[in-house]
Amino acid sequence: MTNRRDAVREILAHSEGFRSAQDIYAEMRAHGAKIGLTTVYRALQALADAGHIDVLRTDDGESVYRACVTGGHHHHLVCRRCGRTVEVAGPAVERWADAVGAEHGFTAITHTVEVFGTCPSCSAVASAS
Amino acid sequence: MTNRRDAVREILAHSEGFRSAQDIYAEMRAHGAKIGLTTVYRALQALADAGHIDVLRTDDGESVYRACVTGGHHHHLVCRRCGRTVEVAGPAVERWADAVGAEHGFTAITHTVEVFGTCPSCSAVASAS
DNA sequence: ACGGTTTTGACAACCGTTTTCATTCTGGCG
DNA sequence: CGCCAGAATGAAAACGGTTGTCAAAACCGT
Repeated sequence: MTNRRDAVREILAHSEGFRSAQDIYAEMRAHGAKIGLTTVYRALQALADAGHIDVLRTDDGESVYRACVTGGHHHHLVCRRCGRTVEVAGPAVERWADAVGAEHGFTAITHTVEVFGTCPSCSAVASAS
Repeated sequence: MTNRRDAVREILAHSEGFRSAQDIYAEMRAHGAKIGLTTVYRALQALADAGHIDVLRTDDGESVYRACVTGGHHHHLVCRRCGRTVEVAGPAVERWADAVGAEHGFTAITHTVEVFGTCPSCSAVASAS
């Protein structure tokens, strides 16, 4: 079993940035794979539950997924133009978040951090045009 | 035009944490206001465009809105149980985000940071039960 | 090969959001 | 005051992504 699941993981593995479910579905179809949208969603959920991939929501409400190289906790630096993603560690942020939470008496602190920017090649293109 | 817009802003003003559009709509209706869901959405969008309120997406895809006291850039510390929200400034994070972006050659850096935790009163309740 | 279980995928249901469009309000002008 | 143009409103329909349904297909140990 899990052929489909591995197929989905494959796609994510060789992708640079975040991919949407429908995006992945489209690619698999284009590749000739016989798979249903439902199964893609299920595979994605399973992978996310297993902690093998990251999930987050776009500003327009779409879920996007990414296979993370790093095992542990980390954040992303995402190019807002081409979607290229760099994984970054942020000890300073972790500490800050905990400190800020503690300062207000909050416990069990977690946090989400996403950094957006325009990557070198994209800013080159932008300034050239 | 004492817009419904102002009415919506009112609701947000006296709310502690983030409210969803439908939530606000329900409250206005309960309050006896004759207003349509459409108008609530439009008011919310207008306020967001004008920069008077914050918008962000829940993990389950709902948009939530909040009237921000502070004018400038800031982040939120949100109680994951009761939704109480504290606005926090994080110079350290701003600097970190910019630095991390610059380090990878990214320009026009922006970032989103949300800190979640259990607030003092809620953790009291939790441990009491 | 054979039942029982799991996985699959076409399709419909869902849900929050957005658009459409006819109606209502508003404010200026003759 | 009456009228019209433009903006605002809201009910209902459309939309898009996601999730549920359920029958058919694949898989498994026997």
